[in-house]
Amino acid sequence: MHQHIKRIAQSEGQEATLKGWVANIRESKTNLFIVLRDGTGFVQCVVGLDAVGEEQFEAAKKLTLESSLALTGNVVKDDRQIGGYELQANNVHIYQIAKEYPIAKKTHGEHGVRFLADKRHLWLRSKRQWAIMRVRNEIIMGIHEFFQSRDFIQMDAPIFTGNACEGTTTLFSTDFFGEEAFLSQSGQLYGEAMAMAQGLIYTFGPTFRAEKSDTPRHLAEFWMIEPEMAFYDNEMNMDLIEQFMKHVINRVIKNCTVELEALDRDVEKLARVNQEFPRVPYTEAVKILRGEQEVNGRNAIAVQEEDLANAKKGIEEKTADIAEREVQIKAGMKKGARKFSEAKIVVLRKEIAEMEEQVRNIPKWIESAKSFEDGEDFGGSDETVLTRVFDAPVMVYNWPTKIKAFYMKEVEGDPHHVKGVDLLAPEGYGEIIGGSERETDIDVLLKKIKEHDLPMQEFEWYLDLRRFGSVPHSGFGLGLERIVRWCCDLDHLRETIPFPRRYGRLFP
RNA sequence: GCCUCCAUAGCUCAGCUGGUUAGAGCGGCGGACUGUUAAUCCGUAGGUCCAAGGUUCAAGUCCUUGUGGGGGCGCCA
Repeated sequence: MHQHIKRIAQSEGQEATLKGWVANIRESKTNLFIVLRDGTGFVQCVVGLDAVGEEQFEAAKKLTLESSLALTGNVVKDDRQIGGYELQANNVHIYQIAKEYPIAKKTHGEHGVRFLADKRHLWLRSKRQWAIMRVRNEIIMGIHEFFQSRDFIQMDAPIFTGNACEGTTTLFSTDFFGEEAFLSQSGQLYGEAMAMAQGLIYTFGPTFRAEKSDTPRHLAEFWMIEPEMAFYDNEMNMDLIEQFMKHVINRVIKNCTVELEALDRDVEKLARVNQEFPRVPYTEAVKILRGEQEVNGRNAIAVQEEDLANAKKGIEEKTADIAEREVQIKAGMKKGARKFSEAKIVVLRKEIAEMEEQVRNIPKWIESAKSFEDGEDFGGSDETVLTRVFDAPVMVYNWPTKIKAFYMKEVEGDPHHVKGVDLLAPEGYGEIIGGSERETDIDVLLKKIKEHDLPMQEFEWYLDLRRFGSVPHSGFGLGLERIVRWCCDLDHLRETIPFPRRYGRLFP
């Protein structure tokens, strides 16, 4: 039985066999240094000429990046190494010498995005992607742990649905034994039925949206978790959302230290989930967004103007830095210093490009925020502008009736607002949860279904839930990938799922 | 659908106001080096500068169109 790198400490001072792939390799006359990865972690292995003999040493010199092999040797503690251990090999078994590996060790830039997406099956091996997938797994475990420990039952909602309740433009159509069927875009209505049977339930399954949305926040296929709770009002719903987020994020912070470090994630910012989540009514959020109301002395518009000024200043400073370095390089430098300076210039140029994007975009965001009209839905940039004045995730509740779904319960005495709630993540990540207290009055539901121009007969079964023991109930839906993106501090959802399916991307 | 930035070696990128044989790092190959951590050093191969047209004595560089991509919106329980 071979040892997993993650558990290598158990073999300290003993002989162990590791099996994996070459993540990096360096060579000197009498030693080969192989950074081995096996999926559970990374460790440096030393293959010495004297230890393995000339034949194996010569064979090992042929190893290329991503070649597969088994190494046997002594596990030695060495604080200089990643993970604190090193394997000193006395036997090398090579499974395969890999062909020239297409993905560079260096990070890829803007033009590499397409290249890496095409090579997703290999890209998954890189340390960054490895870390993201492990955080994703931890989040999934945290979600199940949270609900299961609170007596929730996991239910599987159907993927094929016969009714096009939300209009066919956003649904993928497929053939179901000769009948037109659609791929599910939500399991909520089925979840409500199950909640009337089991009390507390949650769904965890794939969801499909046929929107042609080419943004960092949208996928055509993603995983959604939808709890539904009988006898919960929207206050209890918000309490649950807050406890839930705290539980999941704290579990990631606790169990994914290596992964978060590999991602260069600022864990302190993530740990702000332990603060109380501000709860802001929609009408107040509108005032904050427009800059008419401050939060803790922070003005949303002013924050954006500061960002803009900082970006402009940063571009000037970095441009001057580059110019100075170029003069020095031309004047002549030692080789090591020159290489360092050249590498630094590449980084500076990339940072300038990002800041130039900001300078182009922020004025548009400010304009959108200032001219926001009460009653509209927040756009992507509005969410960013709004959340920047808060440290913790924010819950915005009591939304305009006309922009929300038919099943949300009206606020008592205020038919223009419904008891919906959106959780907006900090650091500009925007909406990750949408939920509500559900309408219980069958007459109100009938009226709303007509107003939304939905096919009444398709909702007959759903209306039965209000005919037979209707109770107050609430629930919410969260996009798994959006939480992964936030936890890992990623620019785009395309990195949050092993094989993303989105507008313009079906392969590999 | 709209706005904006971009396309140079297998990969990441330089290439200034147009000017002679288009450069670097990584990766590949060959060699050097007693322990490296993006190792280092020496050598070497590797290019239809996205495509088509235009301006010019001269185009990787300027203009037009197209194609592809990045970013921001829109669409989006």
